[in-house]
Amino acid sequence: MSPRPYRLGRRQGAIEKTRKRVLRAARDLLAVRGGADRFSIDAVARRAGVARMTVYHQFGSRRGLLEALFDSFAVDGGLPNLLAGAFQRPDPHDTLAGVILAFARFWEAGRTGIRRVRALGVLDPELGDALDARNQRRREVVRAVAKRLTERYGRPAPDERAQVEEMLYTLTSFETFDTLAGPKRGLEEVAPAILQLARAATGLSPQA
Amino acid sequence: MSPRPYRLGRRQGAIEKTRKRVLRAARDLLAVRGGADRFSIDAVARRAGVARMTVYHQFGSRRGLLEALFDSFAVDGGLPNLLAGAFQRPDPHDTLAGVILAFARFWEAGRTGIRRVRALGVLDPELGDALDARNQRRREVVRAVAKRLTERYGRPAPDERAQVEEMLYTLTSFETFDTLAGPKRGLEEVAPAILQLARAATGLSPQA
DNA sequence: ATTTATATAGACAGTACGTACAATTAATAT
DNA sequence: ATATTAATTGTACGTACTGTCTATATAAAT
Repeated sequence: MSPRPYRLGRRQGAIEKTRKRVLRAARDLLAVRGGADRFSIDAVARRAGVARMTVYHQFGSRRGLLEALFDSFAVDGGLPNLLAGAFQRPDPHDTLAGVILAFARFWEAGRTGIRRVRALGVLDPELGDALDARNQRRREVVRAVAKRLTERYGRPAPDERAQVEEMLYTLTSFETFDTLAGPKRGLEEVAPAILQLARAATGLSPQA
Repeated sequence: MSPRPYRLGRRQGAIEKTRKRVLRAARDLLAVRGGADRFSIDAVARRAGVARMTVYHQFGSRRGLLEALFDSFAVDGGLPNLLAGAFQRPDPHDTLAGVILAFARFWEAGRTGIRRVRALGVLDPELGDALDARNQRRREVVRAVAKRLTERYGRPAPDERAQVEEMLYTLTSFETFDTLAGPKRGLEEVAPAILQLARAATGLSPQA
């Protein structure tokens, strides 16, 4: 009756491989124009060379697949390293610039896919909640930046830090990046623009 | 063989009435949480008390219905009047403030619905194109504002006007408003913030 | 050799879109 | 008054997708 213990061992590697193949297929499918329409479990599975049931087996549902896809953007973007580097800078303004650049890199790398997954999140509230939860990490990053900035340059307004945090949260969002970039501009133009907006909006500058 | 002439006459009123009932139902359906999922032609028709075929008859397709819905937001928002008022102000900065406020009112009035229709536009490229075409009006408005601003306060940089236009186009977008507003803030807080960002980003101020 | 878990294949119910065709109804033209 | 036109409706069909269920094959772990 009691199940015999079973560790996946070598099988783990094979599982990871199929998961990655599926995620890659999902990513490619979502990247082409009109791909979001054709984004069915069936299409993803076919493109990955895998049975439809395997996708359900690995990701549970369409939603689960999309969540995993979103996470894969984060992993591939190397976001944690970039952020860690930014927080090693002693000057809060350098940290701010580094954080903005890090997120900009992240957004740009997966731009089309992220835009579509987020659109799906707008339509499916449960997926939206799942994506929002992932945004909490960004919230915490931004909170830390706001803390550094206001400790160094802030005036004794009680809620200043919260306001700075809120503004930075907005400015580092995917939507801000995506909108600013539009159809033509890239990272090199957008990141400085966001930084400029952040400095202007927070009103905290070295010479203040 | 040649068809007898036929004017709709009194029937036009009845047609408008059904169209409005359908659009109203579509709007209501899209407004509730998770409504975008249940947004089927069938559901809209049922809620409007109309046959499914009538919706197809009047709007052609799901896409046509969504385009008409988006347009109905614009009509109900009274956007043209607000914009006309803004352009009557002699000072370009008052015009800028008025335009930003006008769009903010517009976005806020239909916020949830607009967000979802736009999300659908991200997924369906043809709907997206149709919505982008409607954004062209905003582009022209913003271009006129940029013209006034740079003529009055601009420096002799050749592409300054285009840059100002681009930035204002971004800042007056729905995405900017929606992101800045987040789950808590409303018009009264967001419009001034956008104005502040616009002034900071364009670098054009009365005392410059 | 046996057990376990992954991968696969096929079938099913439920839902939706878009189209086709016919029938009904009410206003318009003659 | 009669014929015509267009809106509205009802029904049915083909296609496609989701999610679930069941059974089987395969390969690794015990």
